[in-house]
Amino acid sequence: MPVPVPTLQVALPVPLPRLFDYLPPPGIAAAEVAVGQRVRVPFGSRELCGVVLGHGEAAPGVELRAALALPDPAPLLHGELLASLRWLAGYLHAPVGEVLATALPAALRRGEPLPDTTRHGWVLSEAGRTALPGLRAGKPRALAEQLVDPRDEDWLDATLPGWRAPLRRLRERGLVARIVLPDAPAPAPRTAAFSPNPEQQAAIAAITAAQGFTPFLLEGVTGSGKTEVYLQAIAACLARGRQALVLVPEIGLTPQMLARFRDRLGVSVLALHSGLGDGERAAAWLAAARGQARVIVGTRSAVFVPLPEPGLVVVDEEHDGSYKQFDGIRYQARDFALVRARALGVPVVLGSATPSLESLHNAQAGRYVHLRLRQRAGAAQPPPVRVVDVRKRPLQAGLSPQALEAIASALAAGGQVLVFRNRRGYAPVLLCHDCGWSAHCPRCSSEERPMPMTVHAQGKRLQCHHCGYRKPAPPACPDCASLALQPQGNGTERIEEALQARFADVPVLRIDRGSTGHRDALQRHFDALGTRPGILVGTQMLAKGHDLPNLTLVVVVGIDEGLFSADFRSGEKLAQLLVQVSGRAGRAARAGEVLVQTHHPEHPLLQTLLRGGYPAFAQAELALREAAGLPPFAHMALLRAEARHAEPPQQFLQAARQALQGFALEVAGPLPAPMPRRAGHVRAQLVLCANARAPLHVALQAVMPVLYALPEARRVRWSLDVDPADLY
DNA sequence: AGCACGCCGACT
DNA sequence: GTCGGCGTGCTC
Repeated sequence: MPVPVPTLQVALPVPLPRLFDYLPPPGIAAAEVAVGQRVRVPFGSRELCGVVLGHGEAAPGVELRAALALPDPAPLLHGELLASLRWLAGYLHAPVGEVLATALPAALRRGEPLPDTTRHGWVLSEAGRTALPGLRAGKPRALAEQLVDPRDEDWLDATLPGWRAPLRRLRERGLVARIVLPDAPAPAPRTAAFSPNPEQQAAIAAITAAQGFTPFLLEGVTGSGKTEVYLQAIAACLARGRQALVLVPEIGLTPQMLARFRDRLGVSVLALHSGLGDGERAAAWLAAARGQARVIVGTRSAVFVPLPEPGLVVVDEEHDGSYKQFDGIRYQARDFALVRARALGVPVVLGSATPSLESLHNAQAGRYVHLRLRQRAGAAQPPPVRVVDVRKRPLQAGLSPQALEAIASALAAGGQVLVFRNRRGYAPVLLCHDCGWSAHCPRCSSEERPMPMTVHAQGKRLQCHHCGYRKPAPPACPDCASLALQPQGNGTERIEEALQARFADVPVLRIDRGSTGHRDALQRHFDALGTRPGILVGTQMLAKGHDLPNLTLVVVVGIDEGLFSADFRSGEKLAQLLVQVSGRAGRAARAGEVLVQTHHPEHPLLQTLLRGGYPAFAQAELALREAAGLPPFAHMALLRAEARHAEPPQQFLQAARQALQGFALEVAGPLPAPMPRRAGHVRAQLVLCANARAPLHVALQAVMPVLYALPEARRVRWSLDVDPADLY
């Protein structure tokens, strides 16, 4: 009588919506393997690292392969995090193996052994103590003086940047020793010299008094001191012996911001961002899992850190688009932070000066506690906003005479100017003035929809902003051989050039992807400028970031695309951008001013924003969304497909549409994606829209297995995006 | 997603 | 005569 064989059900990082059954590794019983443990398995001709998600039994006679090894003695994923990730896989209708792989740091996902998370510090050796009085003044001496007491490496990073070089010299002489520090540093929050205003006081009190899961929307105008509220709430959380997780947008995580947290909280703050190496990320994740890290500050993917002793979750700038992942597993970190806070039973604070309409809607529906900070710190006043009608005005590199005058007088008064333009490069199009030819990306253009290539490097180079393809600009028109090739329109490069020519006596700095590699470079730009009069020209990157106390004028150029874009969220994005950008001028000691150039000064979005500010805009926009049946009053999903040829995506989406018939949702498409061709691939999509979450979910639940099984699915790359950020 | 297998073009 | 293009199919 054959007996069923115990097996392990393993989630693997492959885009297949199922688990794989394995025999336990040789010499180990299936029952000894815990759910959540990593496991190395043979898979086809390769070897993968997966996560055990269950136990099963193989029918007698079924041939199964055996797992190879268990890298860890105990589960890496368990409890709340594992449960939340399984929930996320269900919500996104994504393979659980891929979700788990996305959540784990790369090194752990690949199956590498757990890194060491021992905290190290340095202290003077006996020889060092003896030698200290005789050391010459200089960096090594300054460091040695600090190392009379043991100092941990985080503390040194925060207090003595660049300490590693002098340390090497001390170590070569045997004057210092590396020591192992005890696990969790005793939190010693510094009593900060901070006196909250009544609104801040109320917000802090509400958050710290919250018992269990309580979502807060902290709506605070620029400069109202949201960060102080976070810091006080985190300090209270630390004092209760709990961990705090803080999510920040990609460009929000600056060394200055971390230093402020470290300084004010008096504990080491663990930073998780894209600049870390794989090993560092894994160590940071594990330090959180082991409870060593008490405050974790990170970008989108930090939402996946384990929190064994949770106390508080903060999502700063919750409206920011960088919380949505755009490839692979398309999760929304802000939304997942809420899910985790609920499961963890802790308060969660969503902070923004310009909350997303989703969050405002939730607050108005009573699902979030709405906290408001209306007062600006100090005497700072919100800057007046002036709309400049540029119709029939002569423009110089897109700048109106009024803008140029305002810039001149701001500079003359010793102030700094920020010119904001949402287009990189020199000019968006290269046009032949004689025959009308223009440069298009060969990989992204189609017959129906040519995609212009952006002119870069003062007209010498062409670049496609969608696929990255580059080539030198032709010397003459390829169609008619005319030399009358003209860059059309204005990007940041050309604006920079024009401003440099016009204001030759002040520095003009361009800040965009392309001129500015990463956040440290951005800070270096700001530092280089100091408080001297000067001009910053740039894109989105300038909307946030560091205080420019001497900034007195902000000029916003070229918003008209945003007023009339096809995407239903473009108005919200534009309003948020205008408010955020304007906020940068109001921090000056002296009054600032904001100039918005447009061909549509009467546009309702601008008028509402000017008259009633962001809250009025948000109310109006919510009413429009409700009338149009759009999020947050509807729930959407996007089914995308792409292939080298046009037919397979059409056929697949057509079949998907068939499969979706009979469910309570609206289906639009197959539509060509707004970028129908990209990098040589043809893309199309199906838009699914339901008036509630449940019917959408029910339909997808039923239809996803059908989609995987469609013969048409094999000829395309397809993906589902639940709650798409935009319809592109 | 990888990776292997399999059937048609330009090269040592 | 082969190397290699990517279409197709499979992974416990």
